[in-house]
Formats: sequence, structure tokens, C-alpha cells
Amino acid sequence: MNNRGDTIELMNLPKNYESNQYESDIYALWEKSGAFEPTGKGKSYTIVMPPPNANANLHIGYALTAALEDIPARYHRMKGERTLLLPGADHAGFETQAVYEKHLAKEGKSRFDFSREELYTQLYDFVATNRNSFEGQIRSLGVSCDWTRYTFTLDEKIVTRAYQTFKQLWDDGLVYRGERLVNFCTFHGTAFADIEVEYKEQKTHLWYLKYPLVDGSGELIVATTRPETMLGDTGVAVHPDDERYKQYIGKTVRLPLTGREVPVVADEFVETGFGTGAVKLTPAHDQNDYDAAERHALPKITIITHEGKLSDEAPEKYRGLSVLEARKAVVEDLEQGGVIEKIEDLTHNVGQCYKCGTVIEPLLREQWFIDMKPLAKPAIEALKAEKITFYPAAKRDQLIGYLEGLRDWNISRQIAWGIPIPAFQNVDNAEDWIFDERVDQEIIEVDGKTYHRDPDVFDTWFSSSSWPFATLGLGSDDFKHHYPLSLMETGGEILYPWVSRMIMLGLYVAGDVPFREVYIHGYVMAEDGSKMSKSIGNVVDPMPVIEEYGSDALRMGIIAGRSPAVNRGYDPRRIEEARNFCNKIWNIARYAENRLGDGYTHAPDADPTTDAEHWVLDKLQQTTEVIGTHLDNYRFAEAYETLYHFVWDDVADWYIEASKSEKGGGVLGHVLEGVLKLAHPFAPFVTETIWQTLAWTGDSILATQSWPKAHKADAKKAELFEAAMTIVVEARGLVRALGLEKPTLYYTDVPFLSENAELITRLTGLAGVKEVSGGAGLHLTSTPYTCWLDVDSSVTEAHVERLETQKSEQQLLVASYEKRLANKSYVHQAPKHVVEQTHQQLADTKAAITRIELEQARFSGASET
RNA sequence: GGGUGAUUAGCUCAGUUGGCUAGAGCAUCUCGUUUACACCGAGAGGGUCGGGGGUUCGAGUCCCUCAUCACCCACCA
Repeated sequence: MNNRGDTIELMNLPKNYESNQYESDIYALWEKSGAFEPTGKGKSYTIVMPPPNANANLHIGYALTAALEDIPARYHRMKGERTLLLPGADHAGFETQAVYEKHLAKEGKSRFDFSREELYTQLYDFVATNRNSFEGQIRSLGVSCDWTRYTFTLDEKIVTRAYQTFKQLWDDGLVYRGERLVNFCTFHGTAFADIEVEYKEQKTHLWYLKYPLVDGSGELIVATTRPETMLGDTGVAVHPDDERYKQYIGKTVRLPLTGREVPVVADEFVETGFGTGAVKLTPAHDQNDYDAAERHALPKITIITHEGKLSDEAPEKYRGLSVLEARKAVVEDLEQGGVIEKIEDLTHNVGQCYKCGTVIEPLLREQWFIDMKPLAKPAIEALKAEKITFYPAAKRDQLIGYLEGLRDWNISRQIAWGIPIPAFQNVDNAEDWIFDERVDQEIIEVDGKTYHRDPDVFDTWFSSSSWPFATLGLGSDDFKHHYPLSLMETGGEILYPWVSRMIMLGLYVAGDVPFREVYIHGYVMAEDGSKMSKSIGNVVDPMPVIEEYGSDALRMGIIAGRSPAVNRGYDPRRIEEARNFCNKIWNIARYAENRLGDGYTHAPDADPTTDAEHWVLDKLQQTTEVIGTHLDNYRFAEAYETLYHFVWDDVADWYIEASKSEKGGGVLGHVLEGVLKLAHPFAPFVTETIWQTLAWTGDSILATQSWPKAHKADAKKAELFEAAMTIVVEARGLVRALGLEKPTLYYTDVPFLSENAELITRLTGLAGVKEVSGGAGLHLTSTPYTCWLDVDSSVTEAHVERLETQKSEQQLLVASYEKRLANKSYVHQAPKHVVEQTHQQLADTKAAITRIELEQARFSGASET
């Protein structure tokens, strides 16, 4: 009668790990205990977390980010380093305002219904609500950050830092105000930096226009995709070497519709192969034309306003029309006048606002610019001197290439949600600008003169550039300990806008590179490999995943098999795999706790006695080293895989099974601790939960325990366990392949088998392992120890067949080894250890063949008699 | 146009400086009520590493080239 269920009630813990029962309590325990404050005595390890946008909930990609930042933080903390993982939130300037404007639109309002001050207050409240929810989500992901140092990008210390950096640039003459072409979104009413413009292919036409020469010597034909801009033309350019047009250089053409007379200039930017090789120049509305106009001192006529309408500089009949309306009207009029030579179809890229898709108009506007060349130079030098290590390494060269071609940076934004620019303009003298931090006032008096505040705010990235040292507090104790940061973990999309600028301003303001290492993560794509997007509706929310599978499972499932900077689809099967892994750890602990019993007292240095114990301690030692090396090199997926197979294959499948035949306890307790510690950076919740249930851990917290240390093990005894494993594997194989019914394994005079008899019996499902003085049966061929299974004669034919297959497989190997060793170049040129290895392989394989042949001989002899 | 990355088992992907018979998870097939776990155990099948050249004793790994895909940068008025 099986009364197991009735009598065995030993487990204190439920069978399956129910993550959602423990996670929030465990996080609260960590936070309450101050486990995440930088208290380590060793060297510093610091990550300042790229602050997520405070305007929305986190998406699944943030789970990857969280894991990539938290795993190294927990690992280094356990190694005793002074570890700081500093959290924050980003006001995300324009991003957030765009989100908020959508909210307003739903209520039938727009930003024009409010003053900038009113908008700012509303946005602050809007963001405050959202911050709570994503801070909770970061906790749910188990991120071991120090909340006491939490920083928001509009906190006073950050704002003040932005002012000071601006002032320093101002004093050094690196910031200037100038009228330049800016990328302007006429819908949002703000300018963008070059890298914020998104280019998309558009089908349009190429119009060929005839511009008559004033002297009557003919006409020039220019090609354009924007015929309406001809109203603002101030010249025509041709390539200086273009034979077709040399004769016209210096002459004058008369523009149709406006009648303005403009010069023909020679400029090398013209591509002779495109269009007609003659280019109309509209300096106020095209960057190339602007540059050419600067070189040839041509005037700039603004015919498009910031609202996207034709300006008063355009002929009266077009004024007030939108750009597209004007295009239509202009084309009609040109056709009437016979100016259009032909129209071709053309597909080309058009710059768009990345939020609303409005075509970006290059418009002239007074803005603050930073002179980037002097900032880029030291950054390039630092990168070339390899002061920062990149993962993957190729990103470094990419960044250098970017810095070498850098243009000046427009830091003015015409929005409400941001840090006001601390600059004031003399109301009586437009050229007179002063720096002043009294941004809460619109008008100030200085030296009897009246100044008016610049209504613009900084580009978000301007203040973010100081993030590494602004969060720590330049010159503070934290700064001394933690700057430069160890690691900057971020996505590839902000390599240019953020990473590059942090490096430049870190060097400029703080005098050193801001971080030693940069890890670029790939993106979490939708399951089918496409981009996740709200409009398509394939965005995965991490919270239900955590609810169902647990935070640990999400963390491990999402780093599994990922390489830096490579995009990959979200794979729920990996999450499930990791959930099962958590459960495996859980059940190892249940087994161990039961096995060790209430009377167990933990001794960290318990001596191994059995072969299996020596073996598992040896494995634990090796695994600790391998995981450490992987983590030191930010090979997260490899580290996780190493852990997974150690815990599952070595500990659970072999050691735990072996331990059932043994009495011990000390080593089991030690191995359990080792597993929990090694797994902790990856699966903090389940490991800490278990730690808290252990009788001997007292009030301690796993998160602040030390990383496993070496433990004595006898390599020879470990090898004996490997030998037992080999016997078990082959015996299982024979039992399966030949359909044997619970055979017995016999041997003669093998002490090691006597010692492990019970173990092998149970692991293989044999009737027993017995010593005899002699006998016949199926001999195992994979082990040098002489042992055999007793079987009846019905299976011998299948056995002989199997032997033949095995023999030919081994013979193929022998042939390949012999061929290799016969090659003199190989023997002489390959490294010694590789050649020696081949010799060893050859010997081992030959020995195996000898055993197979011996067995074959036994059976051929048996069948002959 | 320039650049980067990818292409390995049915699927999703590892494979660190060139060196054991190329791996994992999932899926498939077979067997299993062994005192932690069916979110489990034992086994099996499955790949000429995108094509073609080359370097090398040796190439999934390095070089050239072609093809396909993805992304980034620059833009042709």
C-alpha cells in the first residue's frame, strides 16, 4: 500500500514557486535594510541608470535594460565593491509635451490655450502621477538601485548644473547666438537638432524650370522638388568644371513670377549628374543652398513663416497660403507662363517631425548654438586612446566617425516643458545678451538697462549631457568615489545624441571621461521580429508577464541568447524556460531543507566525503570562475547559460540524485548556498525568498552576502564520480536500446564500484550492482573498469549490431586523428598542447576500440560454440 | 551613395583571441507513478554553419566576392 502521501509531510514550502506571493515583500525587505546603498569596502562600481521617460509606463524593453544594469550591480556588490546603481527619471522635454498635447487634444484643447507657465505646471503634475507608476515597475523588476539618491532631470541640482555648464560654455566663448537654418516643425512650433529629424521616402515630382538669362543669351534649366521655393531664390549654381555651363558663370538670370535678377555662381557642391547640373539656390529654406549662399554672399529671403505659410516677402497673391497650396499655385502660374520644361516622377527622402510626421521646414531663426569642434576634439582623443571600452567594440569607431563630422548644436527649443535658458536680451539693443539665473522673471534690470528673458528652453539633451556628474554632484563625496562611472548601459539610438555628448561635456566640465565602459543593448522586437509600436498594437506590457511568470523569469528569459546591439524578438518560450528554472532552484532548496532537517547547523567549511561531493564542489568552483569571467566581460547570456546548466544538469540531475544515497549534509548546505549566490544576480527574488526561509541564515540578506569562494575538493575523487557517471550513462543506454528488464551489473575487484554500488543501481534503474568472481554478459565499453550486465541470449544479436556501429564510429575518429598526426606541418606548427591533445584522443579512442573488439570476440566465440 | 550588423537544427538564437565528433531552449518521437520538482526524469532523431573563392597544418570563426534581410548616417536640388 502506497501511503506516501499520508505519511510524508516534510516540505515546509509549497511544491511550486509562486513568485507573486513573495516579490513585493522581498523588495520591501531590501529597501528597508538599506541593502542597495554603496557600503562596500572595495573599489567602486557605479552605474547611473539612463533615466526612463517619466511620461509613460515602462515597456518590455525596459525589463532588458533593468536586467542588464542590475545583474552587474548585484554581482559587484556581492564581490564586496562599493556599488551604486543610481536611479532617475527624465522629464524628456519635447517627448513629454507631445504626449501631453495628445491628452489636451482629447479634451478639445491645445497648448495655445495656456501660457508657458501654465503648461509647465500642468506638465509637472502630469509627470508626477506617472513617476509613481514606473518607479513601482522598476521595483517589480527587482532593480537594486539606491532610491535615496533618486534624481529627476528637473531637480534643482540638475537645473543648476545646466545653468553652470551653459555659463562655462558662454564664458569660454563656445556658446553663441546666431541666425541659422533650423529644422522646424510648423505643427509643434519648435526647432529640432539635426539628429532628431526623421527621413522618410516620399513620391514626388522633379520640376524642370526655365530661367532666362538677362542678356538674352538663352536660358538655364534648373530642376527642383520644391517649385514654390523659387519665390525665394537668390541665385543659380553650377559646377565650376561643368563645360555645359562655364560660359554662364557670372551672368544673371531673371526669375519668373518675381522678376528678380539673380547671379549664376560656380560651386563644387553641385552634382553634375543630377537633374540638369544647374541648381536654384533658396538660402533661407535649404541647408545646402544656405551654405552656398554663405560662400557667395547671396542674400537670404524668407518666404515661409514659422506657421508654415507664405510670408510677406512672397508676391502678394501667394501670401498666407500653406506650402502645399503655394506649390500648386506656383506650378499653375509657371505652366501658364511656359516656364516648365518637363515634369518627372521622383522618389526621395523628406525630413519629417518624428512625432507628428509634419514635413520639417528648414527655417532661419535666432537660436543658441554650441561650437562643437573644441568639445569634440578631446572626446575623439579619449576614444582613440581607448579610455572607454565599448560592447560591442565596433561602436567606438562609429562614434569617432560621428564626432569627426559634427556640426554645431542648436540647443534652443520653443516649448514650455524644459529648463529655461538663463539668458536675457537688452530691450534696447538686440545684440546685448547677458547670462542670469533669475529665470522666474521675464524682465530684469541690470545696470539701469532692461533685459527680457529668452522664452526658449534647453534641448533635453543639453542638461542630460551632464547627467553622470550632475547626479553625483560635481565635487561631492559621491563624485569622488563614483566618477567616472563604471558602466553606461544604453540603447544604440542614443549613442549620438546622449553618449557622445556626455563624453564631450564630461571631459569639458568634470575633467575626465564620464564612464569606463559602454554597453549598447539591442532592442526587444515583437515576436515576429518587427518593431513594437503602439499603433500596430504589438507592444508587450511587462507587468502581466511578471504577474504570470515572475520577475526573475522575465529577467532571465529576456537576456537569454542576446548579444549586445543585436535586435531580437520577444520570445515567451524563453520566459517559460526561465520560470521553470526558478522552480528548479526552488525545489533544490525544498529538497535540501528537508534533507538537512531541523537539527542541521551550518558549517561553511563542511568537508566533502563522497566522490559526488568532491565532484560537485569542483564543479561549483569552476562554475563560479566561468560566470565571473562572463560577467566581467558583460556576456550576460553566456553567464546565464553557464548557471542554468550547472544548477540543472550538475546539481539537480547528478549531485542531488547522488546525495540521496548518502548521509552527509554539510556539503549539501554549502552547495545550496553556492547555487543561491551564483543565481542571485540573475534571479534575485527567488534566491532571496529561499534565503529567508533557511534556518541558519538568521537575519542576513542574500543581496549583501559575498560571492562564493573556493572550496577544497579532491580532483581525483571528482574523477571517480565522473567514471560512475560514464557507467550510468552507458548502462542506461544499453537498457533502453536493448529493452533490458532490470539487469544486474557485475564486476570483479573494482573497489570504486563497491563504494558507489547503491548510487549506480538507483541512477540506472538496475536490479543491483554486485561483485562476483567471474561471469559472462554485456561488457560496458565506454569505461576502463571491467563490468558487465547479465542478460539472456535473446538480446545478443542486437548487442553485436550496436557494437559494430560503435566500432565504425570510433574507427572514423581514429582515421581522422591519425591523418592529422601524419601531417608534419600540423605536428610542427600547431601549438604543443593541441598536438598532445590529439595524441591523447587517439589513444583513448583506440582503447575504446580495443574494448569493443574484446567484447565482439566474446560474442563471436559464444555464438560459434 | 556610405557604414554597421545579421544569415548556424523545424522555430528563436549561442558559439569569447581560428584548435575535441558544432551547442542551447522550445518543438518532434520513445519510455517513465525511482521518498525536490510533470514548471519533472531517462533516451532518440534532426545541421554539407547563405553561395562561391582565398589564407592556414587546421575556418562556423580571418580575408575577398556575390545574394538576401535589418538598422544607422548622408543626402541628389
